[in-house]
Amino acid sequence: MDLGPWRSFLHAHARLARRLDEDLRSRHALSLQEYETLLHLAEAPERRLRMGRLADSLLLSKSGVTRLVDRLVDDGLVERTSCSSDARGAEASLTGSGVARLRAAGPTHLAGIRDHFYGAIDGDDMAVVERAMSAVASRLCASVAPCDHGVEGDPVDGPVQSRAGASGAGAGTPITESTARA
Amino acid sequence: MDLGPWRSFLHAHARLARRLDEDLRSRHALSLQEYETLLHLAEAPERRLRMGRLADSLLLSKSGVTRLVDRLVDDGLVERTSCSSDARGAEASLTGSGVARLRAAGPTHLAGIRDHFYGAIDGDDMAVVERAMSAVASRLCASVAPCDHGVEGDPVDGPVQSRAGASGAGAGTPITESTARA
DNA sequence: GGCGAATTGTTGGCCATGCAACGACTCGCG
DNA sequence: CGCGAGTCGTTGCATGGCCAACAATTCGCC
Repeated sequence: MDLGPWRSFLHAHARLARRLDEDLRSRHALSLQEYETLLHLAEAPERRLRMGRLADSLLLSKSGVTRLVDRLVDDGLVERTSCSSDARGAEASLTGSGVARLRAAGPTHLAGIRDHFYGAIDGDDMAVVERAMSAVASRLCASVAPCDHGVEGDPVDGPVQSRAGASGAGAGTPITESTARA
Repeated sequence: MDLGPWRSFLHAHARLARRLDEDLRSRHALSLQEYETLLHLAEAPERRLRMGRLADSLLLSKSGVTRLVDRLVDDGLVERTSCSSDARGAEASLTGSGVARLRAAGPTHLAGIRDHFYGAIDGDDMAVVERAMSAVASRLCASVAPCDHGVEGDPVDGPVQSRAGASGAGAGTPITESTARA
């Protein structure tokens, strides 16, 4: 068994994750995990999600999410509200500052991904990479648990830009994609 | 920018790393990081490495390595010796038990990689994946620091099997590769 | 030879995370 | 209705990592 592909996979991930995290931290005071959280919330309908759902999509434990949301609440980027339909549940919902922060950080993050991931991989290879990675992920999902969160084909796309300036953000530009075309 | 490939890459890594770590922990009382450490030591000449070198190759901070090695020393898998040529330096060297433990855990780990990584990716795609991942890693190396540890083409291959049973292991089978053919 | 700068590894303090135990709540069955 | 099983999120504790500060040592330059 030639471990070359495996080792480069590990290496690529380690360096990339570290780099993206650093950039986000130094320029926007957000960890990669925090950024991802804001992003998932932004993409959710009503910009709010149940804690458990968030844990699933972030691939994080429930307690991890509890504390992550704690931090975001302290920073004023997220609000914790109790769920109307289930009194056990809690929801995290993006605040206006959260939207603003995410929109500010987006270009940095996307630029990083573009430069270091898309920029390094030959365009013709991209489809193969996606196929391979999806296969790895879904095989593992299958072998462990139901796992239905979408690596691809997520139905949600967030009514984000419809009224993004709800409490602190500027005009109505979308949060995700589109920004980092520099 | 289509984030599909990027998201599946993240997802694949997260699930895979978690799975391999769990398997190693439950079956051999080793974290993935500890396993990697033993492996790097086993591949090094004399089965010993300077702390800093180890930190580089594990993509870990110096203090992280100090404590990781502490744990391995407590478990008797590694010995800490002072460096003969530089009195500032410390070296970690694999003990007999370390060799034995690594050899015991190898098949589990390799089987995991084979099942979940190689098994999921089409053989024809493997070369592309490797090319893509190497490109990502090396571009990041270039943009940040010299970074000369080999994603590919590492010259060391460890005189491991020559006298592997030095203090606690069985006969002379090699530690790396070859084992998990089940 | 000797002093200042650089390098090496360790330590203390902190942060992020997982697991197990828990309390609060919901649901279904009697 | 009322109770037991299941679900949801939080909390205590342990783990493992990083950064900054530090001590020990080496190296370069005078």
